Amino acid sequence: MEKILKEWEAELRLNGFRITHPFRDVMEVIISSPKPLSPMEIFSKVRDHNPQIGLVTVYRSIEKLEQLDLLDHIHHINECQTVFPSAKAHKHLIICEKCGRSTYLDGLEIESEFKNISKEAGYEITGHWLQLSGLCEECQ
Amino acid sequence: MEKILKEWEAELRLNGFRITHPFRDVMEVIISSPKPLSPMEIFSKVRDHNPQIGLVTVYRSIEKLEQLDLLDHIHHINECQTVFPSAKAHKHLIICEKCGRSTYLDGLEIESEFKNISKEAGYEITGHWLQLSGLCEECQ
DNA sequence: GTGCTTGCAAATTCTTTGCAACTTT
DNA sequence: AAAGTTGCAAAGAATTTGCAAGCAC
Repeated sequence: MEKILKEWEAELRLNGFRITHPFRDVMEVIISSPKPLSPMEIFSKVRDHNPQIGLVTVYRSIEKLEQLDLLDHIHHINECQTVFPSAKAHKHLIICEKCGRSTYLDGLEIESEFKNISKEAGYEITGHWLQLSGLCEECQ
Repeated sequence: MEKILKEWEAELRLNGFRITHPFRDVMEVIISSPKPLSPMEIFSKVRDHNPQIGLVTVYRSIEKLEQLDLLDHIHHINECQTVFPSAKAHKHLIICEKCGRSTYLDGLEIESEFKNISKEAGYEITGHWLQLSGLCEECQ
């Protein structure tokens, strides 16, 4: 978590953003969460040890991190505003449907199959979006 | 489109819902659209030939159709409130990233590969969610 | 010191709810 | 006639914007 935080801060500084205390608090909460969080969830976690934080700051922090592709928006049934540190390479997310714990998986190679099927439908594929759901070790 | 409309109406009646004019207008707009629509888009299309429709009716119509699984919620970058007639079987959607035209694809068999990869991460897979994006024939 | 960032308050936007009048069955 | 449905208006949520004060560089 310290490692990712350092990376994020470096990237932010490179792009002219400033690292303030409230902003760092938001980043720490996001990075140390095992599951995607909504703006309100982030707000409430940050407030636990920084009571004067404003919800607006959470929204604006998310906005900056998204601009630099450091965050992914995670879509789930009835929940499409949660964020999670982004996958660097081409990975896919698996979410525990009970507790929300999430991880990026590596090694799924499915592109070639997509291409064939899509051609039949007349589409030229440019990207895909795959998310798995299941039960994590603890919840099984 | 007439065929789907008839199916929907039958299913609705079976479940005690009533088919009113405004409700049918909403269904027709959804069914005849080549791309997923947001509540506001549906509202504005219906209003073109039925100026007294209320936006609330659109929301409530969507709610009923969703209850019967006749509609899918389609998630897209920056847009997760659009709806599209649902796939009957186990299909996956492809969305044109330029014009939004969407189609369900058949024949993607990828479950087995998911299972292996996920086991390595300690997850037991219960479902997945896959969406392709690309360019439709016209937009290529 | 300069200029980005914060938090408040207010404004917007999106969605839901209460209710009397109206339709469908 | 009974019961679900509509559209209005108002309430609630969620997100964005304006701005003076504060902080990072």
